[in-house]
Amino acid sequence: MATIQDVAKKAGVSVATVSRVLNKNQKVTQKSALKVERAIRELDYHPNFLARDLRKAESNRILVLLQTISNPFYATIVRGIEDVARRHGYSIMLCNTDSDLEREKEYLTLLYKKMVQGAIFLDTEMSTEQLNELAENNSLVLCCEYRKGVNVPHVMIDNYRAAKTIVEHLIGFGHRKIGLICGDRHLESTMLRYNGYVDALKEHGIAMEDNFIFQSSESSFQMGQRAVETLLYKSDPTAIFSMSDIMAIGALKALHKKGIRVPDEMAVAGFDGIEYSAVSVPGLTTIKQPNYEMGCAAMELLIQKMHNETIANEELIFEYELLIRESTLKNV
Amino acid sequence: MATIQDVAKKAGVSVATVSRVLNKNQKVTQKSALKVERAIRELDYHPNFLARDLRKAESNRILVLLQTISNPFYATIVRGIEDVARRHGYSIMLCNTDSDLEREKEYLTLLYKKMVQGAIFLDTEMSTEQLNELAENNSLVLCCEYRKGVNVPHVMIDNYRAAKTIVEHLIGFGHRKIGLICGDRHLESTMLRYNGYVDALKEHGIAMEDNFIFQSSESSFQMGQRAVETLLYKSDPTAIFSMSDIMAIGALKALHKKGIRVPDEMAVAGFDGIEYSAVSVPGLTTIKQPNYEMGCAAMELLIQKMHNETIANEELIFEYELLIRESTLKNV
DNA sequence: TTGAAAGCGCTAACAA
DNA sequence: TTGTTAGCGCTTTCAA
Repeated sequence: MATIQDVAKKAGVSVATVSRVLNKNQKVTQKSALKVERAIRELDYHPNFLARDLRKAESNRILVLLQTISNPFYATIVRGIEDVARRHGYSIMLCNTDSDLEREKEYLTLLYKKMVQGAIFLDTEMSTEQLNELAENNSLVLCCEYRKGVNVPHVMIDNYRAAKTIVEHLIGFGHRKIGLICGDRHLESTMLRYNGYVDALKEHGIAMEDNFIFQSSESSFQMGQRAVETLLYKSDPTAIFSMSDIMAIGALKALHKKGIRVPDEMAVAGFDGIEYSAVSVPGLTTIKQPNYEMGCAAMELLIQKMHNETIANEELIFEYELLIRESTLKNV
Repeated sequence: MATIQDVAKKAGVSVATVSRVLNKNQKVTQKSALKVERAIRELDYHPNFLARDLRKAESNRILVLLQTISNPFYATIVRGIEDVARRHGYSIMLCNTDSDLEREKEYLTLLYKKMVQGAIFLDTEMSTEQLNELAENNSLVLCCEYRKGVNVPHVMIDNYRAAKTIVEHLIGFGHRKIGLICGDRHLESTMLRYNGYVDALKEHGIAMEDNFIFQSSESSFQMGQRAVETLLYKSDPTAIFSMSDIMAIGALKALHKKGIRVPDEMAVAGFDGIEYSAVSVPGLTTIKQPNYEMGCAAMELLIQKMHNETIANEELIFEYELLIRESTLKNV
């Protein structure tokens, strides 16, 4: 494996000159440059980035923490993060935390170990205090999942308003018995959506009943299916609002198995706007979050943070979209 | 940021002793060890891994190349890779290549740059020659996507036999006009599945017709939908075999839109066994690949390779499973 | 514009 | 068992 020394020798210049050619930031005569470039080609030389990063005390690498890449909601966000990262010469390390605090912390040691320069959280198990402490010495950004009191730049939609919007959409079709498939209550987004649901009901004079709520901290097809079993057992909704598309799709499946027609006998609405919501049978009404754009914005915030630039707005709120599909469109 | 020097000073020992404590591989008196550990705690010291990796000429990091994490088929494989990697002290860098050769090569420079010690390909755009050349100086493993003539350890199922199995399943239900949604023909797995389809027909005395084949190099819901449009336009199949679940699910959607009942008017079979296939409406008959186990095996192979151990078997063939669900079960 | 040399933080060979 | 020291491959300061 050729080193910068080998290149210098072969080109008949000093290592400093080779380094200058490599980094294209200082004056080098064209003649030297050509000699160096030729030597690089002939030796098939590649700089050792461990050495470079050590010397420059930077890594151009960032950490992206998410619960699991299996969740299609994250895939598009990551795509956005990655595109911006690449454009700025950063590469990303994607890490599944499995919602395990220990695992999350293990990955975060990469910050101290200088393997990465910053981190984007798509979700986190850490407490507000832990996050704030970590943020003191490190560049962090939260994407889609913010918690009040956390002093970290973040990107998100107005979860409260979005949930209210979609529940009002259901109410607009005459539904007054609306079941809720509720997500992990440790997540602020869940609580905001919950409040949106509650307030929509309240403002339309509908009493809220616990029987109409199914709670699951894990968002999976299975839980969506179980939600339907439970909700139908303990109540008699005519519509269901699920806080994630994944669970909504599980619900559609369970309803189909039971022979309950959607939307005629039961309307179903989701949240997130994953790709699959467009091809489920029936198509799923949902709130589309602008994942890609949010991912891009998160990475841009992180770059500013890592460069110690002042961030004009630490809270970026994106617009969502209500996608109306067959799952709520009753044939009147 | 504390360094090993600071710890040595604080503990009143040499940096070598600190290093020994850190790496727990050499004799250190308990007394020294305690002093060092205390200093580490007090200074909140974390070793700089850039320095360590440079010095040891190793990184304990590997590259995982895939087309896109959006593809749920990959998610489970990655989980397997990651679990084994973690167990052995490796971390992984997940990279979306977008099936772009340039992008793939860019990531692969991380091997030369010494940022990673090995790579697992879930797919690749490189030629056989390019792969073989890269394999000369680097530790590589292919997972699920192997090409004849490539001199690299690999893990896969018997794609030929699996495709034949599922097509015979369709034939068993009396289908003789079986449409094919064919994947990217640059992939060996596609060609093997194609041969399985062809031979199944042949052995049952069914003539193969090009009209019954839809070709797409991109596996997406959209393409699955378009496949149905096209196949129904130019032929009259009673069953469709899709080489990926993703496209099969798109096909289910298109059939539903057209009011064609599955499986009564059209049977549909997929391939891969992604989670969605269990909750689509109707449930999708498919070939389940043991993704998680294959991911684990791929990582284990890579570790052996990186440790220069001799690999007993460079080709690991895993068993698949035919999952029979509603999409092919005609109500006789 | 160039080169010599220091040093990033660590590990490991060698000597004590 | 411990300490001294060279050196991993690079960038950058300083002097020429």
